[in-house]
Amino acid sequence: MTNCMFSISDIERESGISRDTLRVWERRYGFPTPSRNERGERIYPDEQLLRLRLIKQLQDSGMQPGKLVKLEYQQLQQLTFQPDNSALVPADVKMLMDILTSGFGSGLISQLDTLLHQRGLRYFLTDVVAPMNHAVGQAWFEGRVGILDEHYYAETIRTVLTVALNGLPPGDGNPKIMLTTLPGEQHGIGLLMAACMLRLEGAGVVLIGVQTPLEEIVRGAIESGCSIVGISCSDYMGRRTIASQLVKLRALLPEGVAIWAGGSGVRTLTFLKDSIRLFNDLDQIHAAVQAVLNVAAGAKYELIAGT
Amino acid sequence: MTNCMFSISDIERESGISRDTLRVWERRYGFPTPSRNERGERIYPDEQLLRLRLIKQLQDSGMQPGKLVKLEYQQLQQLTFQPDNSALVPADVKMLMDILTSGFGSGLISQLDTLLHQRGLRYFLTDVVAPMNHAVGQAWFEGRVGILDEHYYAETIRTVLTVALNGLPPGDGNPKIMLTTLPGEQHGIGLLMAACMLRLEGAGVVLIGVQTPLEEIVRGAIESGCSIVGISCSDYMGRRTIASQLVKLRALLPEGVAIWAGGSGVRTLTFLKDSIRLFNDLDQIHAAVQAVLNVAAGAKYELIAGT
DNA sequence: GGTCATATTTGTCCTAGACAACATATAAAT
DNA sequence: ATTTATATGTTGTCTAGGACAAATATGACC
Repeated sequence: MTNCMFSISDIERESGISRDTLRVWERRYGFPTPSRNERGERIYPDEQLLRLRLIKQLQDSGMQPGKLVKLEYQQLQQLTFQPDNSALVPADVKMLMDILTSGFGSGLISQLDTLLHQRGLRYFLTDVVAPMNHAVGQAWFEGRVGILDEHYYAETIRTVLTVALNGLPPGDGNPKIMLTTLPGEQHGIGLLMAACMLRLEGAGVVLIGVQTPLEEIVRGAIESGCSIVGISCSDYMGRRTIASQLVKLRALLPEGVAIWAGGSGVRTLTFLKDSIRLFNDLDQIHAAVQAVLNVAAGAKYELIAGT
Repeated sequence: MTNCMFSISDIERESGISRDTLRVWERRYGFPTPSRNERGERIYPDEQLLRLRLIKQLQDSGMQPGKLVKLEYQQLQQLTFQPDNSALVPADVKMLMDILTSGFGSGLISQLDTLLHQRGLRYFLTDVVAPMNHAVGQAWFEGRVGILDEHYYAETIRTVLTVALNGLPPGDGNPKIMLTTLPGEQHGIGLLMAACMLRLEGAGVVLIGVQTPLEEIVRGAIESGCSIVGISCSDYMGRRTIASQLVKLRALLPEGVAIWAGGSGVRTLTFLKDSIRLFNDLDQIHAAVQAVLNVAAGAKYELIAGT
């Protein structure tokens, strides 16, 4: 029953590896090894899909595909086991993971709500959501939860954060920041987390959804008078794509508008540090906003003093 | 400034037309007509991107690409003007469109909130959100609003509906329905609308995000004990893809689990009527849920009577 | 008007080659 | 010994033009 075969389009969609790459891997490394249907088209068994997904993940964390494809499935799985930091995982995250793996609808949302009220939004974000995101990603990676569980978790978090964000008192709205993701990037949770943090700092947030074309980002930033554009990057997209798109965006955007980029996708980006502000951490948002406000205040002070 | 050139990947991502199709159109119909960079690769001016987006839309509403590509941009735009039903557009929708086109952050969310409380969720969905979705899509289509405005609208609606859904009292949870979209489908608003309608009927809703692989939908439906799987299809994906995926899903899913499919993407689907319940309208949800409950009650009655 | 057979249209898949961008190894020079 | 230049891999994306089945349109006939 589980032995369905997938076409190359299916594999592209499900693994995130392009057709061209799939064909060139087959040609060069001898993997994957799809059989052919009566029409001579590639058909892949599901076990190869699993292996490809694993390879994609490992590759995104910096390994060379040419070496990965030579390894067996089990060897690949071993690679995924990071230096074990389970000691560092908060008890709450463990509990949430237990709920998640035990099936749907069993009170995940109410547990999250409880934690939110116990800790307050600020520490809920940094101490619960952020580590939990990581734990869920890791668990999927190791095959302990399915894509479905990940989606269910994401949807639940989205609900909780949306409700929380909506209940927050608006600050004075400075600085004004537009939040979105690059074309191709589908993960919106990081955006919501950033929106919450920024609203907590009193900043003005214009939350746009995911996948905004670059020209539209530019137009929006100008029309809405935002002085900062915030971009959230997961590591779902390759570093390559992220970097080239950020560079393009920087070129299109007026100099007066800053770019702030965060998320796991910008972790290893170093070379565009001077033109773009990179965030490895939600906590850095506080300092960054304060810095902007101070500069603005300083400028105003100078203006007054100079008059 | 706006005269940037796009690579074939950019065009694929931004227009939703695959590389292969772009190349084959060029070969067959002589459009698009990209120039080449020093490396011999296609580069497209932005005006061709706009035309391609338009063609994609018209094509999805049933026209032949081979005829569309021969037309000029202005002729294409004329085609988009549907039989004018602006008389049917409620005043509220007109007002919301005005707000949307007048820039960001100017009270769209508060207006929506007001309307929600005036009408109640039920009629807010059918009389405001549904027509507004259509109006926004149409306006984008005709070039009156940008993608950014559409995203901003979508994000705002998502917020309003999420908050509303979360505030709804849980019913008895029958029938239990899992909601998601097919792989490739990114629009989640229809899902939220359906979730609201179903919760209003007292049904149990397991809201999964977008783009769930078929095997995972099956696993989830079984594990969570859902008797119905609800799929929301926008017309962003081609009819082709939608139909083939739905057929695949029907084959994978146990017979006891029904498939309900709704959204503008299933409007013209007819041939799978007997195996899948198709919805053209939010209002049909009420009747469908009642029918399921009656059958269940009838079965129970028969069981009792038979004993 | 409806039903069937034939013709056209259309998207996706194929092969196999090329090349730039990046990473890494090796040699030369300070 | 450390930096700098050069060579060698490695990798993803792009190219061309051909093939074919599934979807759709056209026309003949009842």
